[in-house]
Amino acid sequence: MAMTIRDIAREAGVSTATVSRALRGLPNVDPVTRERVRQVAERLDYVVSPAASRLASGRAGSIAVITPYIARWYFARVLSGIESVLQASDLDLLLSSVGDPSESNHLPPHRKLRRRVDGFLVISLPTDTPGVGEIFDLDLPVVLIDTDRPGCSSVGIDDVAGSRMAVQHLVNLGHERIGLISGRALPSPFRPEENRIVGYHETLAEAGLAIEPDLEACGHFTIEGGERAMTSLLARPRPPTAVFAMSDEMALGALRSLRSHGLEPGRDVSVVGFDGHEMAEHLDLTTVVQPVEQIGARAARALLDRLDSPTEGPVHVELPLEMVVRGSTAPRRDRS
Amino acid sequence: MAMTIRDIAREAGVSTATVSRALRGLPNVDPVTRERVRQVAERLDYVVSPAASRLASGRAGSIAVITPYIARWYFARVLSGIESVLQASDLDLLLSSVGDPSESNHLPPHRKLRRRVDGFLVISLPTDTPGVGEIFDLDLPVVLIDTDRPGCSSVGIDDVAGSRMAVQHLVNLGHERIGLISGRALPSPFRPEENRIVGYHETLAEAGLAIEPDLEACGHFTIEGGERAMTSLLARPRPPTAVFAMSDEMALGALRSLRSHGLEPGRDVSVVGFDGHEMAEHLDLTTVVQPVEQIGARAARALLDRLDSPTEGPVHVELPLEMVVRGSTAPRRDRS
DNA sequence: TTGTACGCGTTATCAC
DNA sequence: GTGATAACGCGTACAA
Repeated sequence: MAMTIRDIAREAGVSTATVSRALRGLPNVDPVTRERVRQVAERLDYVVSPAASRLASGRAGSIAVITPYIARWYFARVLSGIESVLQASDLDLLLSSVGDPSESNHLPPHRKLRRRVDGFLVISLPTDTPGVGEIFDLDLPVVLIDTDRPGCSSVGIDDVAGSRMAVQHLVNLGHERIGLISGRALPSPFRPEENRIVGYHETLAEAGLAIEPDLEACGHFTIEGGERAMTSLLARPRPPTAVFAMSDEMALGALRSLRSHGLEPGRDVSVVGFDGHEMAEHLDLTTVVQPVEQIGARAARALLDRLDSPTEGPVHVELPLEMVVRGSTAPRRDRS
Repeated sequence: MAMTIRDIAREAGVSTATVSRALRGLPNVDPVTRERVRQVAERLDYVVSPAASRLASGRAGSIAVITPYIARWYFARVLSGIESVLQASDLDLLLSSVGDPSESNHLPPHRKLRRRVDGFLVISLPTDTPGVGEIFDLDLPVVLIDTDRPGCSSVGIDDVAGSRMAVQHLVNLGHERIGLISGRALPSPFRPEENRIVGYHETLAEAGLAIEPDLEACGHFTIEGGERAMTSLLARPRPPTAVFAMSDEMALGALRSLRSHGLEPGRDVSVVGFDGHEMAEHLDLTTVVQPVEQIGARAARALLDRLDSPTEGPVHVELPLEMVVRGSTAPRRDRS
């Protein structure tokens, strides 16, 4: 039924070895022979059997992307960036989502991927997550996104710096009671979450402002979580006049909470987000923009490089952040 | 280095054939033998070589998901639904995004996937898209999402009905000039787009309302596109008092346009969206909710069923829609 | 119920 | 530059 390399060899009047070399662009093939083989393969609509090729070569021909989520804004975008790079390579992209490591539905990716990939791209997951830690025992190249580990390549942003930009902006506007909407109660399994909290605390401290647990609330990275968090902050004895939300989605929830309390974002309470969600632009949210798709693309490229030249050492890429100031932040005014 | 089936056979004191049968759960294996083999495999940390297994069995062990986009709200969610089902199977999920078929960056998936998958899941793409049409020549099971084709399984919603729900709602509220924010100028490559337009036209006609090109604008399925479309509609000689946007993201853009013109959604101009985006809830947008993740999950399940029993005929799944009425729609009031 | 032996379609190592 | 040919690791008739 399907063509085999022997069919091509026979038809082109050469050996299977030559067909293999010619089609893969290996050296030591007469240009004329190579072209003839190419023509025949084309004419007979031949494509190599990946299974046979992989068995013989020992390479899996695929890389795995391991992510906690697929549909969430950030992860979908990183994935898209990864795919855009892998598309042009000859590797298959195997997708595996494992859920939040702190949730009960979390399931380890490790077993399913054994012997079927040449490398891993891990998004956000801590390296000691069950099922993820074992990946490093496989002796395959791994590129980490949003976290790092000795001897392992990594791509990400400077979360501490980004968080500092956001909070410093509020400080500069004269705010003295600056709240935080974080993801969950510490310790978080996710590195960016911890680092953004660090940036928040550091900046407050340097500005001579007190760090009060009463200024912090958890928003679980969702819109409604952010809304609840803001509502909770507003209900406290001495509510903040400004808030840094660790993600745009939580910040958008916070905006909504403000409005439903008759408060206007910016004028009454300033809000800064983090991400660069499209919705931020349309809801006039000040935010720290990270180049999400690029994060994925750079990580994928780093992995490809590593597969091409396995002797190279690990690479660490840090992508730049940009603060976009919009109407949700304004100088502090005492509320009447 | 890595264990082979022979190592297990030797260690368990049986033949490789028995190991193969035992590990795959085939019948005609003594329970005691099977258990012993399992133990040995477990102890030696053995996993079959997918390449060898695939070569010998002729099965590719993977399915491909072909989608125009990865990061967009709808597609990311469908993909997530697909992955949740495939996760539990023993098939690999190969991801391939091809871009909008009407854009120049579109690239055909066909070649890259030859011989490496057992079936296809195609999201939204028209079956005559370059590179997609050829898939059907491969004689592999295909499940189509958001479109259909004779002899091929499909999963989706009734876009005409959904569109009718939305527009009828506006008619019932007394609106007579009902605008449409569509994706692009017809003909569209996407079936849902065409069907939603049909539903819009049909409902208008049945209500005895005129169909005016002047009431329609393109929003390209993005927030800002929706905003521009609404702005354009407002600038026309006789602007609509209500608008049906074919996606929530476009509807959200429309809301923003209204506000920036000093108009209040609902009170001044009613807006209905389509999708069930989280943001719709938080911006009080009336919308037609579709079960997006379920669409992906059902499609994946349909494909798995088809792989299990290839003799079964095609299946057609139509998932239910739900209209959620919120504050963005209200009875028509003549503007002062 | 179990074992033997061949075939799956390449790649890679030699010789030539 | 090219051709034989031995792996690669498993599935599966067929025989026992």
